Amino acid sequence: MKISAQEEYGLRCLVQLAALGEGESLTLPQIAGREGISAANAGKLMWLLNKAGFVRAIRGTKGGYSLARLPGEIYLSEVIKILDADEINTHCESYTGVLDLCVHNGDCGIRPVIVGLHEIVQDALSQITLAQLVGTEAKVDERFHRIQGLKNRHVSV
Amino acid sequence: MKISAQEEYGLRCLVQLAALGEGESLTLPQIAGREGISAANAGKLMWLLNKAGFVRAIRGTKGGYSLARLPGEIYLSEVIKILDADEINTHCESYTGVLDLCVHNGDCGIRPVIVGLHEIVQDALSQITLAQLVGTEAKVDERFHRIQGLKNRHVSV
DNA sequence: GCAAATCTTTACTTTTATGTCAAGATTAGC
DNA sequence: GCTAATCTTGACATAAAAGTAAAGATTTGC
Repeated sequence: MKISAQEEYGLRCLVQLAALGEGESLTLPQIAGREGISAANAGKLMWLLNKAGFVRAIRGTKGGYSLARLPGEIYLSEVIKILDADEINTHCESYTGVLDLCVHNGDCGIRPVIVGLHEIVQDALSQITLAQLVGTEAKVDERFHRIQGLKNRHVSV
Repeated sequence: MKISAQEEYGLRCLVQLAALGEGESLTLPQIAGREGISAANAGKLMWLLNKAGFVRAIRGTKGGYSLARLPGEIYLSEVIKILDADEINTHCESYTGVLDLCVHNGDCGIRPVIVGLHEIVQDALSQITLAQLVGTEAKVDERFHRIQGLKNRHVSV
């Protein structure tokens, strides 16, 4: 289970925009420079994020990208859903082996686990916004654990 | 965030072995047939799983594969760690863009989320054994939700 | 000890994901 | 309106993952 390059870099670019002040924006070369990727690659990612409505692009001199919504209102669950092309919904069609249809189609023993894991991850991501990813690693780490800590406190059945 | 082909098919092959009775085994063509993949592909996967100690292989006529441990004692967390080549430990080295080292090396705002997600997933997988994946989808689904349900019951902070 | 069945291993091919490029379109400022 | 800066788009190139093939090694049973 891994995070794709598109998810990784796409999210990082968004965090750069989330760190900007009101009215500021970044050009492709600026974003690329701050993330250590090529401007062409940043362009492709921003195109996707623009299409999905996360960012607002302005062309021409003085142009650039900025977030289309407040960083505190953009949840990672939404972002990842776009950047990983909603993978969970094509999972079973992707792993059909040499056949046209998965042999387990209709009654699959591992599907509940795949789907369940995805739900767990989406649930965790739905509690984090871009705004919470701005700052030092230590700070973000603390925020993340506080949020996750809430879920498993006082477990007794 | 997606599951690789190696994880998907590797796990499925293990579940086939977990469903066997005491002393039974399956050959590569049998495993391949039951999972709808080629025997060559099954061979590669079983080789990996054998190397990792999950299965026991016997060569020659009457040979085949069987689990090296009891299905109820093989946790998905261990299996996935092998099948995804322990991805989390190479994450930061994998996404360095056009540079030799990630620009965020040492202080990364999204790393806590990547690592945290991985922990959440591993935690969920560490509560499921191969034995629990044997059976109908409905049955497995029920087991999975019972296990996960336990974690979020009585949350109050 | 020979033959058939089976796993093992390495090299190769194919497919998919990633990343690059170049031409086009839009805007600001002169 | 012209120029420079910028985003947009589709085609292309590269790299990584997935899958295949073939030759080798081991075991059983006759």
